[in-house]
Amino acid sequence: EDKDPACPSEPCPNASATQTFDWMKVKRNPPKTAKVSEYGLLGQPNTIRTNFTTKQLTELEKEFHFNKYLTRARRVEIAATLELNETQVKIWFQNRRMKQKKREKEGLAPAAASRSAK
Amino acid sequence: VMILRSRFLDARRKRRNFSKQATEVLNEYFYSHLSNPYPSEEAKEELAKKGGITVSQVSNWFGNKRIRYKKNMGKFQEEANIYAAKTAVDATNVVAQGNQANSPSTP
DNA sequence: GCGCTATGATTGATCGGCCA
DNA sequence: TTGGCCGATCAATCATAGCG
Repeated sequence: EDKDPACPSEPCPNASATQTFDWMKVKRNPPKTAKVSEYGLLGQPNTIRTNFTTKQLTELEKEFHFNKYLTRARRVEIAATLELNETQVKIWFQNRRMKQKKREKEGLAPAAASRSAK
Repeated sequence: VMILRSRFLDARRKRRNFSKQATEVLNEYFYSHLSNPYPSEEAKEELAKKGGITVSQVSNWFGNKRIRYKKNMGKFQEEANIYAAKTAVDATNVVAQGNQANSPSTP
């Protein structure tokens, strides 16, 4: 498991076989979004991607337009209101800011291209 | 939960497969840098220009390519051989070898 | 037309680096 | 030392394109 040769249990008949590089073994730790406490029964800690509801997204979006950055107090408030972790709210804002930046960048590139293009 | 996907707002998701040219350029880079298929921002810009797509699309392409490649390496062997032969430059020993002063890419 | 795979885009969350 | 942010990436999923 720690090592995975491209050709397990046998020498490759063909030397052209592609090898396995480190990036191919990269594994991300599962999300720690779990907060099972409420279910005495272990059930299934949500170790998976959370799906925000339309309502939550609407509120987050509204807040974002009001403020691109959150204060600790505001974050706690929103997290409580939307029933999310503070971390989830924090991450959402970070991702939202990146998305915003990306859009601005894409929105200007075409203009610059047509303008500078001779 | 149905989550009633905003099917209308996802209209921009109307994707268009990339041109043969773009796919060619992307695959050439990917397989000629298989040991480390992580193009720099500058490299992405060049690939985007050559392929006639945006930098974001280049990033998306590499992201999808890397994940899907490692998920099922066998499925890409054939493709790998095709592009491996097409491009002589191999970055395999670039890391293993302490080579110096001959980096083709921009610093 | 139908079903299945290939593929581009989206996004919640992780990783490493930087900084106050 | 600690926590938030940035930039890049991961990984799962969505929805469509393409092919038999």
